[in-house]
Amino acid sequence: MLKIYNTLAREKQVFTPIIAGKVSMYVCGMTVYDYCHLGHARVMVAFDMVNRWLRASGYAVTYVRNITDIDDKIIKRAQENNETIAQLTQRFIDAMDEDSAKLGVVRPTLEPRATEFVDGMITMISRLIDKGFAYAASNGDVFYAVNNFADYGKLSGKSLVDLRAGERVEVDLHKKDAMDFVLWKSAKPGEPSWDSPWGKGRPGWHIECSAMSAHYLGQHFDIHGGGQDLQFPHHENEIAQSEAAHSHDGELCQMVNYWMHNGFVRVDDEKMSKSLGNFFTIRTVLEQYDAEVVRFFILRAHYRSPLNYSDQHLDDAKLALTRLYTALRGVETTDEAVDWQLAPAASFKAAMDDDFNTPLAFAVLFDLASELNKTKSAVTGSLLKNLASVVGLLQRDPDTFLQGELEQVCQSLDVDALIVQRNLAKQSKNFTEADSIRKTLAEAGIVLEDSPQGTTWRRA
RNA sequence: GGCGCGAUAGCAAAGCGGUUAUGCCGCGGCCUGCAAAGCCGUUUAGACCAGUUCGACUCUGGUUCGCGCCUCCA
Repeated sequence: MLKIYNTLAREKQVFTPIIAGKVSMYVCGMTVYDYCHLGHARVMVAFDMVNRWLRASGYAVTYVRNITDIDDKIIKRAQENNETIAQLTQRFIDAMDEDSAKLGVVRPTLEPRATEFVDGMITMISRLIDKGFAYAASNGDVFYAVNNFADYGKLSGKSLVDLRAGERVEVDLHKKDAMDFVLWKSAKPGEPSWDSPWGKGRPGWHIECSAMSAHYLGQHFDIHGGGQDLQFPHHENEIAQSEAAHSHDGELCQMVNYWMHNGFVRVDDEKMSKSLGNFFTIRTVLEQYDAEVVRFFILRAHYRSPLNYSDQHLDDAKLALTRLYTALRGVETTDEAVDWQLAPAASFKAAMDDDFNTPLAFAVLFDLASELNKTKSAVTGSLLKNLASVVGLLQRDPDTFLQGELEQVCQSLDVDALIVQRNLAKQSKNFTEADSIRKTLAEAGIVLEDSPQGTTWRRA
C-alpha cells in the first residue's frame, strides 16, 4: 500500500487515486532561458522515479510536466542575446531534453508549453473576474483578490495577516491588497503580447499551471509536484486560481489530492540557485561524471531531504554504483517481470511504498549484490537488475559502465594486447614484466583484475 | 519578525520503543606470484538538558546550532 507525504496534510497518507487504477500527475517544469542545473535535475529525476514506481505498481499514469516559455527573464535574456524568444526557448528546450535523456528520465506523457495555452488562461481569468476572485486594474493588469479566497495559505501554512506583516516587496499601488498577485500583465512597448479583454498583455506565471493542468488532467487530479521553493507562492496561488475558477455556486472544487515537494540541492549547506550563483549545470557535471552516477547520487538520498553536492559525494556515489555493476559482471541475466512475493522484492516494494524511500530500497540492491558476489546466481542477478530497472538504474552492460567508452580509454594503449603480453609474462614467472605492464595501464587509469576465468579490466 | 524543516558514526544516508540498515573510508584475516575485485570479521553513532517507559537514537518538553519559505527560483 503506497503512502505519500502530502504537503497539504503535512503527513504521510495512504494513496488512493480518484479513479481506480489511474493516476493523474502534474509537475512544474522549467522556465527555459538557460541550461538546467542540478536542482532541475533533481526534480526531473525524483518525479521520474515517482512516475516509474506508480507504473510498476500497476497504475496507468498520465504525467504532465509543463514548460514555461514566456516570462520576464526569457524576454530579458532574448533581448540580451539579440535573438527571438522562440529561438531562445527552443534552444534550451532541446538542451533540457538532452540532459534529461542522459539522466535516464522517461519523458512525461505530455509537455505543454505556456504559450500554447494563452487562450485557456484568458478564459480562466475571465471566469475568476466573473466570480469575483479577480479584478482588472486601471493600468491593464489583472490581479487575483486573495481576500476573497477563504482557503488562501492552506498549502504553505501561511496566513494573510502574517504575510502582510512580513511584506518585503514594494507594494504595487494598483493592487487592492499587498498580497494580491498578477494574473495578466499589460504589455510594455517591445514586449511580446496577446490580445485579451483587458488589452494587449501576457499571462502571469501562476495561471499557466492552473490552465494546463485543468486542460489535461481535469479540475480535480491526484498528484501535483515540484520543488520545495514552489510551495509558496506558486502552488498556493495555483490552488487559489483553480479552486476558485472551478467553483460551483460558491462551492470550491478541490484541485489536487496529494501535493509533493522535493528538497533542494545544496552547495556548502546553501540552496543551489541562480540568484546565489552557486549552481552547476547538468552538462558541466556530466563532463566529469557518468550520467548514471549522477542519477544514483540523486536517488540515494530521500527525495524530500536536502542533497549536498560535492565532488566527494559524487565520487562516493560512483564507487557505490561500481560495486553493483561489478557484482553483475559476467552474470547472465534475463529481463522479466519482478515477482514481488520474493523476500528481497517485497522489501524493496515496502521501501518504495513508504513515500518512495529510495535509500532503503537501495540497501536491498546492495544486499542482493552481496549475495550475487557469493553465488553468481543468474536468478539473483536478474532480480537485482530488474528491481533496479524500476528506478532506472543498472540497465547497461556492466562492461560498458566499468570500462567506459572504449575510444576514450584506449587511444594510445591496446589494452587487450597488453593483457595477453602480461599473461605470457606471468606464465613464464616473469613478474617484473607483468607488474610493469600493470603499472603502465594503472597510469592510464586502468585497473586489472585477475580471476580464475581470466583477466578483466575497468577504469579506476 | 512570522511560518516550517533538520541535527545519526571519518564521509554519505535510512529504518526502528528492545534484535547487523546500506554505501564509501579505516583495521584484521582469507583468496592472489604480488595486486585488484570478492568473501569473513571488525572499530567509529544518534547536538545538549529534562521527562514518559522495565527499556529511547526512536515518544514528549525545553536549549543550542543549521537550513528553507515569507521576492524570481526546481
